[in-house]
Amino acid sequence: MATIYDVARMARVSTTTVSKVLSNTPYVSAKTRQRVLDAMQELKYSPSLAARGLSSNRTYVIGLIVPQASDHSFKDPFLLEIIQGVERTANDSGYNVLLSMPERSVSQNSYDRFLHPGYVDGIVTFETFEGFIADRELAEYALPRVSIGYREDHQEVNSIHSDDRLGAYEGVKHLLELGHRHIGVISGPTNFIVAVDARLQGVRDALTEYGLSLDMSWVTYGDFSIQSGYQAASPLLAAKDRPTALFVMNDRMALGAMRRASEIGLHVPVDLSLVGFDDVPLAEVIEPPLTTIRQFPIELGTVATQQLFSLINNETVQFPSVVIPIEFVVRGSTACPG
Amino acid sequence: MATIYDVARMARVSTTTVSKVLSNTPYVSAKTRQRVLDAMQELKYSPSLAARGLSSNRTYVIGLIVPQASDHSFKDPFLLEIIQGVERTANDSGYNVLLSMPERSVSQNSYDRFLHPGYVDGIVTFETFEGFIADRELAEYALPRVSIGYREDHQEVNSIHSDDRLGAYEGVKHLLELGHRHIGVISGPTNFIVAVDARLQGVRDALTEYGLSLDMSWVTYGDFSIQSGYQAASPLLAAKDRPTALFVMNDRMALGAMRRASEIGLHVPVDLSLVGFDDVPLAEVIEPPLTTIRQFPIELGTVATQQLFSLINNETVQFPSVVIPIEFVVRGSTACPG
DNA sequence: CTGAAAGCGCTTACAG
DNA sequence: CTGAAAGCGCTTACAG
Repeated sequence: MATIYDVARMARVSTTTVSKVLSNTPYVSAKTRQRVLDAMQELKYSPSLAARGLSSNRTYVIGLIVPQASDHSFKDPFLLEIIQGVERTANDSGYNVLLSMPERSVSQNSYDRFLHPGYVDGIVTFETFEGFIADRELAEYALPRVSIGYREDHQEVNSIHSDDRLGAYEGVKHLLELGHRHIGVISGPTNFIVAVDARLQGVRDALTEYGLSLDMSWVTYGDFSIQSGYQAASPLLAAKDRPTALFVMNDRMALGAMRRASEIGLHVPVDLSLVGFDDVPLAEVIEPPLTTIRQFPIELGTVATQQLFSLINNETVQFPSVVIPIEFVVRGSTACPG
Repeated sequence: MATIYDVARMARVSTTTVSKVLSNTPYVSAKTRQRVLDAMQELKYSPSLAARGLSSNRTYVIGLIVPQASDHSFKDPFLLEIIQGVERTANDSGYNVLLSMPERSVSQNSYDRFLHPGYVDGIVTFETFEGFIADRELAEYALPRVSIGYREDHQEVNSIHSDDRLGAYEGVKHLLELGHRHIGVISGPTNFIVAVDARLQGVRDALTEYGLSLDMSWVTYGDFSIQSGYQAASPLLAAKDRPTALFVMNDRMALGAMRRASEIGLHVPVDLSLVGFDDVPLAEVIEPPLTTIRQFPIELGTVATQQLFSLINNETVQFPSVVIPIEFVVRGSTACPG
């Protein structure tokens, strides 16, 4: 492999000069620059990031930490799209992405390596379960960092999330407009930082507009898996005065609920309206197609990464939390009650 | 951040000695080793990988290249599980994973950076579409590499894949045993290296055992998306002597086919038997639950990474291609014809 | 079992 | 606009 010395020799300049054209410094004459460029091409030179990282304290690598958590929750395509967004954006800026998917049960050692200065220039974390990512330890290293999802401390800085409150609000308002007054909720786990609180708030906001309040005995909980949706739907649908509609905090649980409904002879949407969240590809293919709130995970990843770069480049030290719009998608799983 | 010098000073030894305990060299006295260990802990020392990489030509990073290809094909949880397998295995060996998800349309520049020696110690590639990963350029750098999926050149070295032939064979044999003689096939795209050829061969093998041969006019093609399964099923199900069973090369297309069947009034499995491939989480939740061939993507990632480490450590130069068993799962979407 | 010293391939003040 | 030289934090023969 060619080194900077080889390039310097061939272009008849010093390594300092090569380094300067490498970093696009303006103070290099056009002809010198061209000679260096030619030599680099000729030699198929590409700089050693290890050497560069060692001397400049810049690695051109960012870390991406996505908790692996339970098998169920994270087979979601959602996560893959976030990763895609981060990866693509990083590449566009000449950065590489180091991926860590720590398991929940394991100590945070799996991403300790990331934290060493000179190893990554910053990190994007996907916040999910409370207490999962060791904020304190991360803070200690003062690495630039942005979170996708809500910060544990609800600190509204350097984090990106979907407009979960609005999504839930629109979903429930839609049900109310259709005439539903008995609305049940299948929630995600309460220790799941991503969105659960915000969505519950959205539900309350919509109900309040109609002079109603949220009856917590009509809220059941799942872990975002299809199975858990099935289970969480059972008690709700078995009640004597069962809800005529269900707001479910992700599409996969909504599928489980739909399955349960059909099992006990309830037809969606005639006997039961169903609103999901996420808009996974399957949502529009099932029968009936699911009314749901679309999120934009690629954009979450993209924006998070862009913000990280502005932190890294000291363009800003912190920024207010960014909210990515959602889109309410009406399909066939909702209708007037009865 | 503490450096190796700080540790050396505190432990009253040379940096050479610190380096030796770092690499677990046996020739260090127990008490010296302990002093060094104590100092490292006291100082919260963790070695700079950049420096280590520069001097040793070992980076403790492996590259993982997974083509992004079409949006449809790769929202599969399958891909995420492969990544998980690679990541976990790498971490267990103290390695980090650099992820690249090049887009198909873009030149291979996005992973060029990987190829620089001293940047990664080896790479795992996920082979999908023909010609997508520039083998020649990779070969030039002579980086240790293992492929998940089939190599373009069908070279049976340093690659890992599921037993696709056997999976297809079992699926079709199951249909034959049930009495089906008119069996259609919904195939993946033919330029998709992963498995399509092998699965087609499995179909032929099963048919041959029953004295039948594959009628290519009963083979249609999709791109692994739900929608494409729906479309590919249409002509097959519209034929006057329509097949009584369909072998579909992934579950998502099988879902699309199921949707199409129900649309034109065919009941699964009474009027049409359906066999999928992959066993995605949804397969057992839909109605009827899908008979399918389970793959083990985490294991694909795990084994690939283990093999890569044995290449990196020069334990072997190449190994014969490894085949990961599949598991045939009979559920409710298959029955006797008529 | 331990250490002095060179070297990995860059970048960065600094001088000219 | 260009270059000599120090330094980033490790590892690795080599000597003892």
